[in-house]
Amino acid sequence: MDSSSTRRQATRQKLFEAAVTLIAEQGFSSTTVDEIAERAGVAKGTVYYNFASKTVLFEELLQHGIELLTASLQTAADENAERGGSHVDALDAMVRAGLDFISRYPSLTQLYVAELWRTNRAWQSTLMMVRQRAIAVIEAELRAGVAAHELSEDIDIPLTASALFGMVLVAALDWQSYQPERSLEDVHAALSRLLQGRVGGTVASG
Amino acid sequence: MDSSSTRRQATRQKLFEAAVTLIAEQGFSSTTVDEIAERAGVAKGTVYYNFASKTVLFEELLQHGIELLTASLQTAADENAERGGSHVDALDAMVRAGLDFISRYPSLTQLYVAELWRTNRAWQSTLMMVRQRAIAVIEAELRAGVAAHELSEDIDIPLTASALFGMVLVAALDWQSYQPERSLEDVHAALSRLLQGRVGGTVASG
DNA sequence: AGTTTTGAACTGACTGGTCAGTGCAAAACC
DNA sequence: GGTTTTGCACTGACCAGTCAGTTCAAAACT
Repeated sequence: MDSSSTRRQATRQKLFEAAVTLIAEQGFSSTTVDEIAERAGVAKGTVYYNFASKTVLFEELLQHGIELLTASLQTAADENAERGGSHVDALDAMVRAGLDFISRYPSLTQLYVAELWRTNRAWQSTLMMVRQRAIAVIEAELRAGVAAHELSEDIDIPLTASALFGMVLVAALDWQSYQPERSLEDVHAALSRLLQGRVGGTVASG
Repeated sequence: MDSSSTRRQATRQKLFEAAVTLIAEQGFSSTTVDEIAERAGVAKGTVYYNFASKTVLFEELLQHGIELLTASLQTAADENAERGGSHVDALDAMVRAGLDFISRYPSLTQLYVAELWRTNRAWQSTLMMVRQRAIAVIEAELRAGVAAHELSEDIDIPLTASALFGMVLVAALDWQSYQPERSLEDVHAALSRLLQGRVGGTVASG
């Protein structure tokens, strides 16, 4: 039982890996099940033995992605707490965790972005969950920061959270696509500066 | 040709409008030519009389989008120059122009985002052009701001530019999708605050 | 021990439907 | 009178999903 489900598990993993790259590159509809099967080194029938349909395969792939992201953010939060860091530090740590995640799973990220604002899709609710989880963590940290007087009371929590989310997302994707030679540290430093108001902030000497 | 093309122009416009919404909702491959024709209130043959293929229709649609965005940003830049605003003001004006654009053409934006980081697509170069134009304007303003000592010398121009771009993009799309009741002013104010370092920076007097 | 049975996992040829693109004569337009 | 649009039938490629058949390791049996 256990040994045979291990085999199945391995097959599903191969299919996920094949699907994520192909769909990130070509989109859901232009990726064929035959392609996925071929890339995974498996017969087409196996895809349908393991997943009810192409759509279900994709939905489960997205779900699987949530686990990874959640784990990633959770780890970052825990580690910052252990260090006894401030709330701004926590935001910074989350930026870094986000960058880490995106550089580890670029295809997955790319695929989320491509689908995230589409309407009328079967998997829309799944996607909203992902976004909601990420945004909620940021919002919580912003709220805590305001409560601790580390951050201005005037900020609009939800809008700021989604702006920060977007900042990391787009900067990271651009980094991967157009300046892959830059180090993660460079990108992180640039975003940190922006986050901490050292770009358009109080530098001006009048 | 040009003189007698009024009717044709109108048909093409209708097709663009039909295509942009459908493709934003469903993606390129799952949108059929029949659907586009029907939504535009036009016969299928007309689509092929006006465009060589479905792909060409889409590419020309993207090109058309560039014109709109460029005009939008240009206007914002010109108006800020007329007012004699600072470079930070210019960035702020561009944020606003970006938000205006996105709220005027949400489908177009959505569609760009969905395709922007995909690799191996026929229209990738077209998309890179759009991105490049938008980013270049931001970068130029950042550089000018640094030169005028309005902005810190330490900032990483390309990374900061793409982070700002992403900030506006994602905040605007989230606004449209999840909080459409908010006013453009709210969104603009939140982004301004972030841009001017009044979120995580030293808390300035309001 | 060796032999047989079982069943989960996998295979790949096949089917039925969908859709981009064609062809063209007639109508509508300007 | 040239340009543009219409309507519709048609083709051929492509593709999601099916299903009868194969594989093989472990269990059951002798």
